[in-house]
Amino acid sequence: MFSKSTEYALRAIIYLAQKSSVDQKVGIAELAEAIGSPKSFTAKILQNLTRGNKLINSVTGPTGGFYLTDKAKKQSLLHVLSLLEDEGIITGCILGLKECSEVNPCPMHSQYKNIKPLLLDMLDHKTIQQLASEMVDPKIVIHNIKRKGKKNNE
Amino acid sequence: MFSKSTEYALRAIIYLAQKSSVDQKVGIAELAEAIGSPKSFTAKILQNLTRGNKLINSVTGPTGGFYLTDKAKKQSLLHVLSLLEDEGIITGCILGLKECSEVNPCPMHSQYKNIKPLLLDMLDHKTIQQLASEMVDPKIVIHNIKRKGKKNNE
DNA sequence: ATAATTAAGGACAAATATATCCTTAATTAG
DNA sequence: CTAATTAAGGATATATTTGTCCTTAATTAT
Repeated sequence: MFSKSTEYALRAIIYLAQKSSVDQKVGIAELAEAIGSPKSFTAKILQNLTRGNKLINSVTGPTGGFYLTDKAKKQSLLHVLSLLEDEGIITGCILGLKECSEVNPCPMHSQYKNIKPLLLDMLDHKTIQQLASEMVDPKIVIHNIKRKGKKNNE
Repeated sequence: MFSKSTEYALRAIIYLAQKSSVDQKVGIAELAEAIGSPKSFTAKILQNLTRGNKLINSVTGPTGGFYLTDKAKKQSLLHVLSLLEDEGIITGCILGLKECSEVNPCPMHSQYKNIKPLLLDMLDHKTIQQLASEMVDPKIVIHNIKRKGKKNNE
């Protein structure tokens, strides 16, 4: 459905929504461990979200790390996807046609067009803050099960 | 949503459902041209569907080519996906967790689980024959717009 | 100031997906 | 039987994604 990069980004942001604030920053080591992603690769992904568009904030040095502002926590996953330029689910055609539309639909178009708005709603109608808050229920998880005797990270 | 390989496979099969039969085979050149896919790459993909599992039939030599039996035409796209081992949409977790389930759901699980059956239904409740037959309407297309002055194929 | 800590960033490496090319084998028409 | 045609299949090439490593810059605490 999504690329690894996107999956890591979404997991990271939900985790940051839960654990971070301007005076409670989260380091990349803790973050990558928590969501079960490769550390350096995740760092790269976060960089893309700290620079230009500023969804994520970061501070270097001791007590530094990544955090989300309250404003950022109010965004939806769909908004994050737009920053990641990974909105193919919403904009794309099931069969991969570039020009699939109401005017020239592919054979699946009439079916998929009914599902797109539901996907869009799923991704848009909750803030990442709300998703994060669901994790007060301890059975809800954001990390992959760690392999016994082996670090998930690098 | 799907890989290029899967997209080409689905388009090819829908095209074959429309144009081919045991005494009306379609060559790889015509097929690739029709669906706008790279010829040799598409040939490889079809090979995987002609061998072990036999969704697609093929015959070498003059008047040879690829074709679908009536039985094959009655399969659904979901069945094709299972042959291609690309069912992640149905089996996977939005956030990429391996162990996401009712017992240990990710924060998106409760939302996505409502959409999965709809995707499944979309992919399963029409045969490829039925999809192909929609193409009697000439506005329904299965190919990408060809780039001016440039072959889409190799 | 200095040392310690942390993200930023560039370069590189590995893995996977996509694509091409060429030879071989099978089949058919003549 | 021979020549032509077509898919099969192996080898290789290219592109993209994913992942790692190392140095630099920024910040903080002492």
